[in-house]
Amino acid sequence: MIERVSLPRNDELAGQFELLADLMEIEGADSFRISAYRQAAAQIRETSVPVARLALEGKAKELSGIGKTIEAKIVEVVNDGEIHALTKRKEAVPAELASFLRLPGVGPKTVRRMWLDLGITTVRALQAAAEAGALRELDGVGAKLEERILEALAKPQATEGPRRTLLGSALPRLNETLATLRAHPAAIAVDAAGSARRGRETVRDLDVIASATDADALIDAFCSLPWVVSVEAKGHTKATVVSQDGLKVDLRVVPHASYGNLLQHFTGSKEHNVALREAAVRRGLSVSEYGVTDVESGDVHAFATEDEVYRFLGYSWIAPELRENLGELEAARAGELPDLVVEADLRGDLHTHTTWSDGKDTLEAMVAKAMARGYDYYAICDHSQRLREGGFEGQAAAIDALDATVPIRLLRGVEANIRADGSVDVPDEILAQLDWVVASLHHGFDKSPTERLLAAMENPYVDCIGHPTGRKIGKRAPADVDIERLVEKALETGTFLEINSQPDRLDLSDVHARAAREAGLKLVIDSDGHSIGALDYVALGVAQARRAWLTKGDVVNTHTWKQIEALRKRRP
DNA sequence: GCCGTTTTCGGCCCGACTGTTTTCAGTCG
Repeated sequence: MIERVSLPRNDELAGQFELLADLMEIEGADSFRISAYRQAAAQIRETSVPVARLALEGKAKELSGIGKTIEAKIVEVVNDGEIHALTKRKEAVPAELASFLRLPGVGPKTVRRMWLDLGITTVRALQAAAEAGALRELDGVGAKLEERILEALAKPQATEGPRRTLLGSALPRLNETLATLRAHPAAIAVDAAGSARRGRETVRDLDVIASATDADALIDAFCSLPWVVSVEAKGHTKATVVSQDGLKVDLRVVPHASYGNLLQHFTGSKEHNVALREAAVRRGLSVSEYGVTDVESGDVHAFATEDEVYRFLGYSWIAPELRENLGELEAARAGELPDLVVEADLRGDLHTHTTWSDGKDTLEAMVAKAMARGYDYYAICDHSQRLREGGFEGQAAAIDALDATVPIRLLRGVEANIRADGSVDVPDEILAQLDWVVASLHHGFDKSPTERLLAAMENPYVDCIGHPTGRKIGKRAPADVDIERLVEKALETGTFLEINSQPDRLDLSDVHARAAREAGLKLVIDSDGHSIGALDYVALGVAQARRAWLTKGDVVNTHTWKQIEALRKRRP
């Protein structure tokens, strides 16, 4: 056996189980085993500590969806690099077939026929067959699906899975759609659902639900919204459309009496709903988007609000951000759900920029916006190396002058770089004169990021670590930071960690933030705003904090500035 | 494969829409 120097990361483990599930599904294996592997993969992705290490300690079994067999398979990855069953399966089923599943309208049964009836095993061969009109010869495939496949293959990365859009990019379209549909005469109620309502950092599509006096009229109006470029599906209760930028939007309409059931169903997540329904089935109840049916008597209980749905099933209402089947159902049954932080709890922003460095708006404009948001305090943290003429002294004078004229407390801050040796690039004499110090990694993400962050936290003036993993969603993977050690050191030194609210950062992530909270660490929710509009991004950070089960008390900047001064590390 | 507020064995969520069909399988969420 080969000893691996480093443990496989959770996304690598999850990817292997997902590929194994895909190949088994194409092979036609037992569907419950397949979903067990998918369930395990999802659990591994949602776990903040290395599951490989848990498996070595025999503790991975404690995670829901992971039993003795899957734990043993994880150990196989540690020892040999790959799940043995996956290695074997790849010999039987060409692995490239799994990518066919990403094509629209193509599922395991169709892939199996492409493979066995036509001998297609590569994307290239699939494209050639489609172009030659050979696919339509298959059972269950017609000219229309063949055309759809060709169209999809013409796009780059067609077989690399659905493109996910940043929540921050998708929200404007969602809000615009809600406003238009709410104004329609046939509309009774219109709401967002799906992953956007749950506040996930990225969304694959947008979900809108409604009740209406005339469902067809509302669906017609939805399908003819100005930004709609194609209608993928349209019936009497639902429709799917695609926007210019390729974003799919679903609308679903039900009678108002079951509006609560629909909102609950369509908000998901799938995992949450499956667990909810399985628990209901054990008590003789069948849950669907139309109501809760008592199987024995046949009585259907429809509810106009979500709150009634959850209460009828024996739970307290569960905030959408928590609905991932990660313990929220058990907590709701026991009445032990946390009272989650809300945006209005924030009293200030502790990481912002101005035109003194790379910001787009002036100090005065940013502060005016901060006051409009109702903040009590506001920290200006321009980049240390990029301060324009006048440097720290010049900016300090400008901040102090403005501070004297406004009711809000202005804080002199900095976002310092963490160097290769873990030191920060601003001398202590200057840091000592500042009210608030953020330290961040900006380059060399692959050069001992954990050690550098730990060293920076030892600096007595560093109050908070900015965007701890340095990830850019969809562009740059998170640096290989050991979050457990980071949290441990943060608690030991009195340093805070940030939830950076930039739409493509959201760093710490929900999973990491939850682990930090469970360890007892308080987090700062910052905008890292470089323009006045960007100060509103904290809504995204708050959504991640809620997904991480954070209460008001868990968030540093829900406290007064005086309280924060008492909470943070002692200065020399 | 996993899992347990009647179960350690025998279950494992529910419904809509499309395309290719003459009553439904496959896909999707």
